[in-house]
Amino acid sequence: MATTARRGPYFCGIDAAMDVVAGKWKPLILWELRHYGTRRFAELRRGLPGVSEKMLIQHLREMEEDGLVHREVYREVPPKVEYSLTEHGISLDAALTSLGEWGTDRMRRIGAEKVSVDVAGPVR
Amino acid sequence: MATTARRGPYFCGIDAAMDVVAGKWKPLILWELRHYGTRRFAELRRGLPGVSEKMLIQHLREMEEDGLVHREVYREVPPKVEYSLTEHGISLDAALTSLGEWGTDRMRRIGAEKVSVDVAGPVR
DNA sequence: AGAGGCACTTACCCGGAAGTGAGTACCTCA
DNA sequence: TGAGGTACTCACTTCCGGGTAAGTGCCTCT
Repeated sequence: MATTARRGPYFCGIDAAMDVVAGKWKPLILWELRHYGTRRFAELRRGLPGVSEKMLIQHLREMEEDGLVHREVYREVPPKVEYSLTEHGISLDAALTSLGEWGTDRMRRIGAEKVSVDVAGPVR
Repeated sequence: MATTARRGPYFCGIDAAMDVVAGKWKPLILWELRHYGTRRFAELRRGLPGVSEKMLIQHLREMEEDGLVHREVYREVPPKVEYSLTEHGISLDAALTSLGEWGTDRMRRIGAEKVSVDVAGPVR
């Protein structure tokens, strides 16, 4: 499969955690799911401006495999799939908050631009 | 140059922090420097089994550029360069501890192997 | 004299992560 | 009727992080 291991061996815990969040969109997916509780595929796609469908699916599948997200399929007429965080996903998100704060500080320090993630308008 | 931006724009703080620790050896370098306070190039090389000199230098240069490590050159007869963490490097390392704990938990959960970082033996 | 340590630099190559774009089966709404 | 939404899959390409290997200038040890 396209699923590349993510099973170590690792040097330390940070390694093991980084392996699981490595991927351009994974922290954002975590943030979205944490923020909204549960989201559908198309909602996530709209929430992550610039993500390709292929990448989004691939990341979601890997995160499901890693036990971070839960995937609930509703066999309805317009197909409906809901994604949410598992217990492990929630604790990972919590473990990331201090890193997030450090990053926010850094953005302020270097005066980095922030991508606007507003619900409405297309970016650029 | 080989230095690839690392200046955003970012979606959020986690992005900004991940950008700076992205790189196979950066968390380990952080750990080494944090643990020993100050380390020479060859000491780091020996401490990170499997790292190539090119990668080690490249990572150190980027981390210096990002204000995480301090590079002190002693113009002596056998050249001597000492690396240490800056204030920002120390705070980043601190922000990573909770993530490290999460990763350690995960390693226990999935029963991942741990690379032995003993001074002596070559690993496999 | 030659081996070896120190702190690098340079050139080249490879694999995998990520992007692009199209196709699918079914349904709803204007 | 056809445009668009839903949740995908598949094939192809590009890019770049990381590995390999060699060279450099200077010194010390045997």
